[in-house]
Amino acid sequence: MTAPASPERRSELLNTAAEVFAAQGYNATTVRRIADEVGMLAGSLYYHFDSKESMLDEILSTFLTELWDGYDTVLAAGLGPRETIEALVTESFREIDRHRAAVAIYQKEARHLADQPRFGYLADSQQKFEKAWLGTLERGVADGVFRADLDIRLTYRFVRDTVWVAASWYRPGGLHSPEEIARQYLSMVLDGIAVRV
Amino acid sequence: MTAPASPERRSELLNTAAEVFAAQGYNATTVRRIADEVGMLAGSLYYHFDSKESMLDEILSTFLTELWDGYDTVLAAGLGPRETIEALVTESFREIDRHRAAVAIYQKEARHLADQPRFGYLADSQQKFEKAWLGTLERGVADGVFRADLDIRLTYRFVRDTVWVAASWYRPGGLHSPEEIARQYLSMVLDGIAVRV
Amino acid sequence: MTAPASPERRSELLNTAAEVFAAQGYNATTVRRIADEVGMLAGSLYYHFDSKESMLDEILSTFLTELWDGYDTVLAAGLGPRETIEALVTESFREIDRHRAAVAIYQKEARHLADQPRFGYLADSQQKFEKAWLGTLERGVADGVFRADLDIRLTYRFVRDTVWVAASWYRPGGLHSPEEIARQYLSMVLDGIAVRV
Amino acid sequence: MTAPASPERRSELLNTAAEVFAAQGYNATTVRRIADEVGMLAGSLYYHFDSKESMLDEILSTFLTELWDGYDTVLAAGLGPRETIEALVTESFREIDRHRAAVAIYQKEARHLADQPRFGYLADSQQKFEKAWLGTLERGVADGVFRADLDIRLTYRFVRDTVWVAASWYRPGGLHSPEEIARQYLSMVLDGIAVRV
DNA sequence: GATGAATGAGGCTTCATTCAT
DNA sequence: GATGAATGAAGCCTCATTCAT
Repeated sequence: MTAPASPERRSELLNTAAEVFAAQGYNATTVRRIADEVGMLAGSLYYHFDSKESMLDEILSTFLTELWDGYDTVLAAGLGPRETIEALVTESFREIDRHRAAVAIYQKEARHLADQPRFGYLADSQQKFEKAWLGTLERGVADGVFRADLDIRLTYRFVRDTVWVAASWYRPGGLHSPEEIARQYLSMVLDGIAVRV
Repeated sequence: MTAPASPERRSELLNTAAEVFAAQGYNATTVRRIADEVGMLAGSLYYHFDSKESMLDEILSTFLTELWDGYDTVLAAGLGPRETIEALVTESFREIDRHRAAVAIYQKEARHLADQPRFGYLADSQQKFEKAWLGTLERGVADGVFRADLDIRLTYRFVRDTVWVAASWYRPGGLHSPEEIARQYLSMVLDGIAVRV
Repeated sequence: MTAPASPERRSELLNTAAEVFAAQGYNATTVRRIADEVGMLAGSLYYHFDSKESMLDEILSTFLTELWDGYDTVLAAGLGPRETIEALVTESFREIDRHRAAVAIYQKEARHLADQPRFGYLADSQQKFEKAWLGTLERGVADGVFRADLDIRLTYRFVRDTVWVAASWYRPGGLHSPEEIARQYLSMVLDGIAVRV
Repeated sequence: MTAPASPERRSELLNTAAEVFAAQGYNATTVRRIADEVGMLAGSLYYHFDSKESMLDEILSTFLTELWDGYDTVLAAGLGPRETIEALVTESFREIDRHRAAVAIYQKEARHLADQPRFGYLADSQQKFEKAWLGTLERGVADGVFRADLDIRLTYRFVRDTVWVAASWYRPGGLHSPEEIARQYLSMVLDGIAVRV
């Protein structure tokens, strides 16, 4: 167990760690690299964290907690399927804006981490995630607002991936705000990129 | 120096290596793990390959060579923008079908590998790739077949990601053939998932 | 899991490790020190053993296995209490002769190791040990061959410790053979060091 | 340099330290563990002591000083050999009663500590110790009160070990007083555990 | 007297790689 | 073609110790 160091310092260190994990991959990142980046010695990190893995854990769980705060609010709002998708996509881009590094890490590492008991919550989250999106899409098909001629699981993956891969190129403070990017993505996903005839 | 081992054995070993790299990540994969999988000792792999890195290199370059064979044929065919996109997407899903592991590795590792001189061809390929797709999209906007109200670079990333992330869940021999998946993806990308009113 | 390296080499390495553990204490012994002693690099030990702890484990369990081989033979022989004690003491000094280092380690480390699940067999062995010795002593008191005016548990500890601490000064190949030492110890334990009046 | 802390606090801290050293071994004990036990942070101990080693030093030297106070009084009393042995044994059990932890530490660590200059007094003490006990035993053999048919050095080790290992199981405040334990031990050592025929 | 944060040395372990057989 | 044994560099982590506050 680690001492209850000042929360600001912890965040600072975690942000740096997340940035490096996202850039180089968790395994390829050395503890020393993180320490260099924050200007301390590798061993000193262990005053603040139990292990490299616990940093990763805290980065991912913090992100997921915030994500689900947002998602749950959306899902509880009683919107129609199309509006729900729109709200979820917008919320997702906001999370990418705020937790870009965490999202990137999540995408690279989630699959193999989920096997470890410590990261079991990743698998749980993935299930909840699928339920929320897939359910909304199914409701939309039933309501006649989404196309019924497409394989629904394929559609699910399409929409899901479409949004989250954006974390791999998104840079906060770029040309477009998260909301603007969400608007364009939604327009593409919902209406396609082809001109209507 | 690598001895003149039989090409079939090489392929076999590389396939195994690719599978493990894809599942666990390149850095997290030990040479011993690959050796276990093929039923030999770690040291014995060095009869066939110079290094772990050279296995990765061969996996990625083989894949890219084949990919560009297919792409170049498409690009040389003189098709219209929409037909070109359709052909590229279909070709891409065929490559995913044939080189699933390589594609997954590519997506996880390309970014940080591209910095190393040995993997400079990854950056080259990425540029060629962007030129081909972005050019086709621009031609399509000019021709009035693709929407002009969207940020073209955003569209490019959208289409690109939409196709390649599929490698993360695609399993050869599944329900849908690559061509069928391509058809559905194209339908979504081009026309959207919303019902037209 | 470690490769099934040649048993001779293993024994050689374990003997050296035991010697150093006995001399400096397990915790105070560095893996490098052991490696130096056998003329290899620290990391190379891991080709033969999983960990420093697994060396300790193998040293102790090998010793205990042999010890109980001998003890069980004695206990199954159906001797009277006094003869049983004599045989156990003699057997013990033979074990000290053969496994001096292991015995010394056992005495220094057993108490706190027994808490760890991996070394649970130490606690088991201690119980069997107590049962064998204490039982024999009790039988002897009942039979009237051992004094009844002494606290029996105190007697047990007296005899037990008296024998095993010898490992701390015993050097194989010294003046006295194990059997000769056993004879003298037995004479002291049974008849005392005072001249009879 | 150590500040002039209150002597009571020092003792308190040293007692705790001794207890932990005895239970886990000196090397395996972390300064932090001791600090936890006394309810402060690891760094804070350095207000009271120069180093971990100086705690050990103070524990052992305090114990040895007291031990020799008692021993010297006994040795100066001009008793006969048998009475001297009886008095030394009794005094030893009193020391075990008062300094159980220190005695346990002494037994586990003395051998390898004695090499370091700082702990040279351990070797000195051991020599004085041997001289006192061995001398008394030799006097007893010469006087005809101790058996002459035993190897005298073996007898010395036998008596010495027999007493001091008791520290490994002795718990102050147990069933028997130190004096009672001494009486029983003496009875066994002097007269043996066998019934006389 | 004590805390919080850090240092720096060193420990255990992993792993790509080599090479004699 | 493959094995067994080893190297050497590097990685994660621990811990005694220091010091400004």
